[in-house]
Amino acid sequence: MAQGENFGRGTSGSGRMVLVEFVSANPTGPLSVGHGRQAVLGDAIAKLLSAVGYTVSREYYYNDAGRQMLVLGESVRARYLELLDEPSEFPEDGYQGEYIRDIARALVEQQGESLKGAADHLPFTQKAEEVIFADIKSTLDRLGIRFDNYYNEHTLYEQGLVDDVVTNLRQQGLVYDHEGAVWFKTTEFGLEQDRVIIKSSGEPTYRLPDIAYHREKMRRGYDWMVNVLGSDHIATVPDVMAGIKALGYEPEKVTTVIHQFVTLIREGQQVKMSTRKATFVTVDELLDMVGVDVTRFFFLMRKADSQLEFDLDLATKESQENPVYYVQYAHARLCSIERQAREKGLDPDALSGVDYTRLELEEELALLQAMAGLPSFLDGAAEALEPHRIVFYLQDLAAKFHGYYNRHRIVGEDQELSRARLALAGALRVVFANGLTLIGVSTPETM
RNA sequence: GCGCCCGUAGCUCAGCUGGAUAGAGCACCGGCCUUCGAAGCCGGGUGUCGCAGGUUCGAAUCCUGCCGGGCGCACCA
Repeated sequence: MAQGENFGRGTSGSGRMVLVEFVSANPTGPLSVGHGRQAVLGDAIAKLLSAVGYTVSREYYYNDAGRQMLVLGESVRARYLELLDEPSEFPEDGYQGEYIRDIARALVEQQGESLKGAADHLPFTQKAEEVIFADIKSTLDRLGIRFDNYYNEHTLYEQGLVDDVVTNLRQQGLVYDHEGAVWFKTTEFGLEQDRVIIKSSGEPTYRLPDIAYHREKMRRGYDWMVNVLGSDHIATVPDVMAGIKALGYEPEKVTTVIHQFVTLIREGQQVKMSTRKATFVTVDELLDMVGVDVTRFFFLMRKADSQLEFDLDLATKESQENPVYYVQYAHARLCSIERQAREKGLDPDALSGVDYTRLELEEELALLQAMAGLPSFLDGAAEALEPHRIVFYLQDLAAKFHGYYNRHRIVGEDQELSRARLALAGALRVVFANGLTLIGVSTPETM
């Protein structure tokens, strides 16, 4: 207990440098529920690694050029022209969300009709990126997530690092030209087929800058790199790892955490999510409905490998029943006990002379044992990159405590016993506070 | 067709680097507020751990095959 907020913090990381890359959504639209899961998962992993002694950096990698952004810009342009009653052609695979209209409206207000004859999509794309990135960052902010670095793919091109990768690979004979495109011999690394890294149009595919980016991570000297990705990006991993290996670095230093999709249930129906369609639910909407604590807790209640079913009706309507309150209530209850003790003249923080041998009940020993196991428990969770274990640990500890509380008085007639139990309660309060903080959930003193 | 993930109680899921009678929440039924917070506690489960083989003293856990669901298999990211 004397360790206070430091209790439970392991040392297995021993100061090693680890980079956690997550979210990495390109600014084409607001964060959807799927991104939300990744954001919360990545952030919890970062917090967990930090808690066991790693020096952690969080990074958001994005690309604000390329085809996606072109389509985005053209989508805005079409809406802009619509607002001006000009003839327009909405891209076939354009972004249909209402936010595109909002951006177009803003452009009309700020620029009037001056962009009517714009030569290209750039002014539209730029405005869209500005607005959308601000939105994404505000959503992340609401979730309590901060990044240490936003890495723009542009940087790689500006510094010639992309070309350099091609040159390097070509010198090693790992690259060849075929049908106007440049191919990387991924089959040399045991993969099924070779992959195009530069299209016949001269543009690189995502693989090339991705490889260059990972080489930069390697060069920056991290001991460990964790990438959090959605299951739809799973196919990119082997190619990038092959690239890293080809360039002389150790792919073993990279661990990829793949999380499965979030299935949304609304009014008993499954909601299919698509960034381009207007049907997806945003993280902002989720936060409006259930709040940060419930959102974070819910996203961490399942291991990354499992698909996560998020029943919006249940989450909104029955939020009182949500397990997050069960754990928070344990914390609030412990705070309340300490308040009561102070009113009766007992100082919960005065630990000297406490006779711990008075804690002899089976339940008390079980609580002590559970708390004592926290450091090694966290080491295990960190090593496995599985923050959901913390959620289960807290629920379990809360159940133990609530049961104990209902059967036995903490502050009672016997002063010695009361002091010993208060010390136990204080330790529990600290463990709940630290655990909840670790998953980014608040620690209310009253509810 | 190939690769990865999942398949455990009515529902949503833990447990899976092998170990004793397989757990939680929700839902359902019945109890508990004159003493530290009832957002709580106590009691109530006949589960083919998807199926079939295999390894082992021992398998929900490891291996193989099959079935069912998800995600991939681009000169999109």
